[in-house]
Amino acid sequence: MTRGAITHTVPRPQRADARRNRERVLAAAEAVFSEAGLKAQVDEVARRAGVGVGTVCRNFPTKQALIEAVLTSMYVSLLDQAEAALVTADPAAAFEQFVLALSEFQARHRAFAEQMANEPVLPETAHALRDALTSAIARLVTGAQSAGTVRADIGPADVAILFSGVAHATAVAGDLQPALRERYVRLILDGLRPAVASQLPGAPLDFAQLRCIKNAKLRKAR
Amino acid sequence: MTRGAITHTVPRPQRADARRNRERVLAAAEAVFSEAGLKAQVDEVARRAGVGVGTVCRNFPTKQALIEAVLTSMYVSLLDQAEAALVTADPAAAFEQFVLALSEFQARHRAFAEQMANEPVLPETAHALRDALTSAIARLVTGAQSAGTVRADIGPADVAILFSGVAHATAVAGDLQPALRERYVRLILDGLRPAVASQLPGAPLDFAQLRCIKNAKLRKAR
DNA sequence: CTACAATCGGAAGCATGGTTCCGCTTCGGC
DNA sequence: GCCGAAGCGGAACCATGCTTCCGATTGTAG
Repeated sequence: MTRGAITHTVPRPQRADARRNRERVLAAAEAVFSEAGLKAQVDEVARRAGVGVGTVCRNFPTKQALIEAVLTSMYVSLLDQAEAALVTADPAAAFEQFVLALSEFQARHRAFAEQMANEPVLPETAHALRDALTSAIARLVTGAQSAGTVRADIGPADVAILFSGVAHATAVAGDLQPALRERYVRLILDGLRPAVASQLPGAPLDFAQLRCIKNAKLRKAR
Repeated sequence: MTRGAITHTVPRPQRADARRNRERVLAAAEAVFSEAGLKAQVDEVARRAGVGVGTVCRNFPTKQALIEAVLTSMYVSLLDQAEAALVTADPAAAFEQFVLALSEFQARHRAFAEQMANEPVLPETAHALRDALTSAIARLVTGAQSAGTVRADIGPADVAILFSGVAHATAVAGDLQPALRERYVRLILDGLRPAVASQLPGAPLDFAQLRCIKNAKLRKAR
C-alpha cells in the first residue's frame, strides 16, 4: 500500500550486514527455542545472537513470526529425515529408523515437539511442507504394515500422536537420559506389533481426521 | 511473630460465610484448573466462584498456594482410586483398571496431568500423599508382573511416564474423543505385555530414580 | 572521502496477569 | 436492634515480557 510501486517492483537489495544479522538471529532463535521451548524470551534470542532486540523485531516483526520461521526450517529438516528413511529398501527398517529419528529430533528441538503436540502455529507457507511430511509418514506406516511389523488397525496420525506423547513425557526426565527416550520408543514399537494386538477402540486415525478434531476443539475454545 | 501469643494459641474461629467462600473458591479453582490447566487465571477462578479476586487472594495468598491446595485434593482422590484397584482379587485386572482410571483422571483434570508431567510443584504436606500413591502404583505393577500381564523389565516410574505421555498427547485431540484416549492406553498395555518384549535399553525405573533425574535437571537449570 | 540512507541498540511504551490495599458490607455476640 | 471486627470487592499497583521508536552508527554509491 501507500505508493507501493517501488516496494514490490524492486526486490530491495538488503545491506550485507543486515542479511548476516538476520541469519544470526535465526540461528540463535533455533538454538534457544530448541533448548527452552516456545516460552523462551525474545531478549534471550537477541543476546545469544549478539544483537539488540530491535534487530530481532525488525527482521521478524513479531515473536510469532520468528517462531514460524524457526519451525519451518525444522519441518524441512525433519522431512529430509523422513525421505532418507523412505529410500531404505526394507520398509520395516525404514519405519523404525524414522521413528527413532523423530523422537531424537523432538528431544533435541523442544519447540518442534511443542508445535507438533499443540494447536498448529504454522504460516500458510508451511502447509505444503506439512502435507509432504504427513504423506511421507503415511507411506512409512503402510510400508511397515505390509511388511508385517506394524498392526493393521492403526493409522499414520496414531503414530504421530503416540510419539509426540513420548517426546513430552521424556522431556521432563529424558533430556539428560537419551537411553530413557529410546526405551519408551521401543516399548511403543512393541505395542504396535501385530503379534499381541488386542482389540483397540476407535478406528485407524489419519491426519485429515486429526486435523478435523483439532479444528473442532479450536472452534469450541473460541 | 509480632506478639504471636494469641495467634497460635487461639485457633481463631473463622466466620461462617468466610469458610463457605473458601470452599467455593477451592471448588471453582478445581474446575477451572481442570479445564484450562495451570495457566488459567486467578480472575477466572474468582468469577466462577462468584467472589472478588481479593477473596481468592486472602484465602490463598498466592496463585501457587491455590494450585497446591487443588493438587493435594486431586492426589487424595487419585490415591482412592489406586487403593480401590488394589483390593481387586486379580492383580492383572487391578493394574488394568487403575491404568484406565489414571488416564481418565488425567483427561478430566488437566492441571493434575501437567503436575504429573512437569517439575513437582507440591507442598511438603503432600509428600506423604505422593509416597502413598507411588507405593500403591509400585504394588499394582509388581502384582501385574507376577500375574504375567506385564513384562519384567519395566519399573513403576516407567508406567507413570508412559501414561503421562498418553495424557499429554491426547489432551490436544482427545478431550472430545474419549475413545481415542482408551485406544492409546490399550496400545501401550499391549507394549507392556511380556509376549513380544523386545530388548529395551536402560533398566526398570522406579520413582526414587526418577526423582533423582528430575532433581538433577532442576539443579542444572539453575 | 563524503553524504545519505539503511541499520543498529536498547530504553521507553504497552499489554497481560498476579498481588495488595482500603472503604464498604455483613456477621454475630450482646 | 447495635456495634466492633472480620470479611468483601475490585480498583490500583507491580512485575514480566513483547513491541515500538529514535538518536547514534555503519555500509556503500558516487
